Amino acid sequence: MSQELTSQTLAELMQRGNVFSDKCPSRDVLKHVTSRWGVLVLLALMDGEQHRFSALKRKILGVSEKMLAQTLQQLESDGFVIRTVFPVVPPHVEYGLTELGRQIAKQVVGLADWIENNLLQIIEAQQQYQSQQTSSLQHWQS
Amino acid sequence: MSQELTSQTLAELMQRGNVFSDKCPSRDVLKHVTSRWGVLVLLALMDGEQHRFSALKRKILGVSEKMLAQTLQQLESDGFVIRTVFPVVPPHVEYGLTELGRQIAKQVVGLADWIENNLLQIIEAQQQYQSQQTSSLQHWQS
DNA sequence: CTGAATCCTTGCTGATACTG
DNA sequence: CAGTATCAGCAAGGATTCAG
Repeated sequence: MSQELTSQTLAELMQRGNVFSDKCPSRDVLKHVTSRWGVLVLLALMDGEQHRFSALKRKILGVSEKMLAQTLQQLESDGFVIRTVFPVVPPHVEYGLTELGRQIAKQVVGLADWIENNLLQIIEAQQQYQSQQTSSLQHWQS
Repeated sequence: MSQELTSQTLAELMQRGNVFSDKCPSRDVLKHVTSRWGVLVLLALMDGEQHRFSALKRKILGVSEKMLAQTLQQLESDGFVIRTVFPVVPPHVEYGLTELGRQIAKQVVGLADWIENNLLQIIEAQQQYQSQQTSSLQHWQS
């Protein structure tokens, strides 16, 4: 019963402009992939290899086990990450990107790369903004 | 004194792999443009027109004045949004995208569009994930 | 009209401890 | 090894009020 959607429901979901509505499922997905750790997990998995939980924890500096598990679950539930369990003791679990995951990872990387490539201009703009703010503080000497 | 950066400082900032560090300025910018309202503001300004504060508030459903002002300030400080003040009464302020803003908006739109275009597959994956979760809850009937 | 300032609620986050 | 559960701290977010 979870294998079909009415075309009516889909039509509503696929509408453009829905992003301006908070109920749009796109916003949840966007939230997941652009979250603090979501971006880093996608980047860490971009090499196409399988990664163990502890390996990801070591690679992504500063992430707690809780947030790593949570982030991986979100990305898995969206179909971006595949989780493979080896029924051995001690437990062995590997994570990798699905085809869908590789595609969205490219988009995220594209955004991140653009920012890194244009960071100079951004920083200049930030400094101009700062100097303008301070220069407009001419309230001293009334 | 805010017009120059040493090439050494820049070299550090431009390093790839810095995204895995929390101190990377890129993460702040990424945070701004992918924030809950940042995406919507960029999308709302993508038409190239100038928009008044109240017009944006109407267009972006659910945003509070506080968050709209805050988001616009962040995007302006990053050099993505230009703020034009008309010294009249009552006050008249218009917002638009800079060239830098148009470029990053394209990246963000690319990400958002990809999600919308692939939403069907994502939703299917979510449903499969859900059904797998519930089917593994075979703890009843011990 | 366009915000700034304040208070208050919510949710995210991380450290700790515990399970299989 | 690979998580889950719980709790406490903090920052984001929202409603309201006030100012230019």
